[in-house]
Amino acid sequence: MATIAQIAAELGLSKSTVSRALRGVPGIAADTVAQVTAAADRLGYVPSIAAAGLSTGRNHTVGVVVPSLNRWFYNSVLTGITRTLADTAYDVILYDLDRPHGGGTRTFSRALLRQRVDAVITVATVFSADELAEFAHFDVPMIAVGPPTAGLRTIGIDDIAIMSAATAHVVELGHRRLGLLGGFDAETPPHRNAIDREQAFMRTALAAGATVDPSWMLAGGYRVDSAIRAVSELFRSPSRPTALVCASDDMAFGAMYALQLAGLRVPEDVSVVSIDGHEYSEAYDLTTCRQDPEAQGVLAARAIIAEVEGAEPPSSFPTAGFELIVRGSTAPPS
Amino acid sequence: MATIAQIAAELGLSKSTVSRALRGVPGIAADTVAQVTAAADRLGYVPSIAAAGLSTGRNHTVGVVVPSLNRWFYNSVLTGITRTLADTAYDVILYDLDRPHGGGTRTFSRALLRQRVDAVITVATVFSADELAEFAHFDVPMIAVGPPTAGLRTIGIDDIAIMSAATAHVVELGHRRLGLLGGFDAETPPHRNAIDREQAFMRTALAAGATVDPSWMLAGGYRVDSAIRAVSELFRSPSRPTALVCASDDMAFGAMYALQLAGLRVPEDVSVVSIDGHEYSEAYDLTTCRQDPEAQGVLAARAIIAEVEGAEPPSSFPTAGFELIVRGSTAPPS
DNA sequence: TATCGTTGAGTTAACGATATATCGTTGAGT
DNA sequence: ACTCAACGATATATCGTTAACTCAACGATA
Repeated sequence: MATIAQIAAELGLSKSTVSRALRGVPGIAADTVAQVTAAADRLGYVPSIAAAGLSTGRNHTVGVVVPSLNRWFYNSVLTGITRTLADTAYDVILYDLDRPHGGGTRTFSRALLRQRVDAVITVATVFSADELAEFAHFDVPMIAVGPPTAGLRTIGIDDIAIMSAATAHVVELGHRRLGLLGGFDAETPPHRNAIDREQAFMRTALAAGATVDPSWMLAGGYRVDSAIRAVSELFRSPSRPTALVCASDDMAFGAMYALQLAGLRVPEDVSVVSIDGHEYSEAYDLTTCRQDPEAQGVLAARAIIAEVEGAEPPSSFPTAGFELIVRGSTAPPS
Repeated sequence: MATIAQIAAELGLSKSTVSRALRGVPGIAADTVAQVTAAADRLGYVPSIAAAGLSTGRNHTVGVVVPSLNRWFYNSVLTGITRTLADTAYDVILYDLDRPHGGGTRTFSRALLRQRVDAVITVATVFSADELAEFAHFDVPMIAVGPPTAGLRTIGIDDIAIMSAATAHVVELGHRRLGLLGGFDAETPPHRNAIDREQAFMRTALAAGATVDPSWMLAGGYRVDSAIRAVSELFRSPSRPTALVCASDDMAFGAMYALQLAGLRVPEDVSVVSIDGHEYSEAYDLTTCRQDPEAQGVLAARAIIAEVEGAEPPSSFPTAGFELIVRGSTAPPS
């Protein structure tokens, strides 16, 4: 618990000299700097971020808001952020919105954000109009990873485009009976991207003259277990699609398991295509449109740090890309 | 950006009176308190944690160290911690050790931990002897969630007991040809719990007079994809176990998929039993020994906060429990 | 009436760093 | 010989809050 004052006393220097030497501010003799750093090392000096923050107004923290931690996408973005920030002087303060009984108060507006963090990155978080209005008063930079939202600068993929590409793939293979395993949840209101992906699916399917029975539109809630249940139920019925388009790889994994369980073979009986590029998708031999959420996290982290350090903030970011990876889970209908 | 001084000036009071009124320190007239809180509300006052921290030495943050974010166990513990801390005045600073190319420098000892956080919770992190030695010098309380480690207070299950219970279950069903899908990783050195679970498996199996062919000991690395690959390979061979014991539910999910793919039925051809109690295990109809990592996180968070607030620190914690949930993935051998 | 404890509030000094303004030396330029 | 800039370092005020004292007023008690 050595302070800058102790180092100064030890060396017969003033506090300011020590402070500037440690920060690498120009205008200090090289050997003085060497002495100071040596003394700091010897005394085990660790700067007090609280004290520095009080003086500079910088806390050297970035607040990251996630809807929950147990979804691959949120997770991957967060990993990208932590990895990027680990190489900087900034720490991550984690705000997990996941609450047992359907959402807590989510007042990250008042006590949470102001004064505590230098910047905020939100991940796929849906905001109310009130919340968005509050954000306008924030004096800290903010970037949202996720679908485009009015009033926010966002980083993310084009949900319409990626789902259109996934659907187009099975259409081009010749499938005309298409099912959708969507991100809807029976309980909670649908997210923007779940809606976008459904619309893109419908539009692409109908444009190709495909059949989409309403009973083939499944609510998977971006969860493996819901996917298993929904797909198991659907394929008990005699009226079945020949291809299943999934809004996430996680749901596709559940779907493929449920199909095997029902005695149906992938892709001979049912083709499965999906969105994400999950690290497990290769082992499942799953055809998927790969996006890179970790890269989106890295991008968001870099941009927000640059902005905190005074760089000119861009007014928007280019749409993140994706890539169709064709594997063994899709084939022409038999 | 109203300060305590502005409120004081506004009301003709002193800074200390305002400070004490806001903190609820006794010795302030009730109507004075009311006036102060009203003024604070009106001016949009938000306390500066940096300034308070500088004065008190408290940062109101808890550092949480995780090996990575994309494993169910780490995730669940972290969720338990964030949920618990969300109701307190403490924030979570996240230290994710996951690095692209096999581990960064991990110097959370120096700049990372000291001065920045009031307490530390580590999740299933393996420490070197040097690191453990450094921890002794920490002046902040520390709790590790994970297997018992010398020199650390730990919260966790008994790995030996839980794996013994899982193995005993299939033994009692009559299985004598047992395979293990363990947590080993082909690349990285094995974790303590992977070793413990393997030993418990072997001991229980051999004590029951079961056969364990060395080729039935699979390295699943606690990952779904590795599990799929390992199990697919094993069951191509003519010499097969009748029951597969998995060191985690995630690996069991992969195993069940691979078994279906190989044309083998669960449990008719192969029984599968596992450890974890993952939220998806019900949909997979997987027999598993349920532990509760989220509860472990909650426990750790509560204990560490109590300690930070001055409570007497317990020298150890009771071992977390588990419970065998028998579902449809296990049956007597046919 | 003198004393005392209690209550409610104010004064003042940290906490550990940074920012601004300043100061003495030295060397170069005219 | 004199001015002036550059250099290296210092003194001091400041950031917003808390903690340790101090103090005045009041009613109760001896």
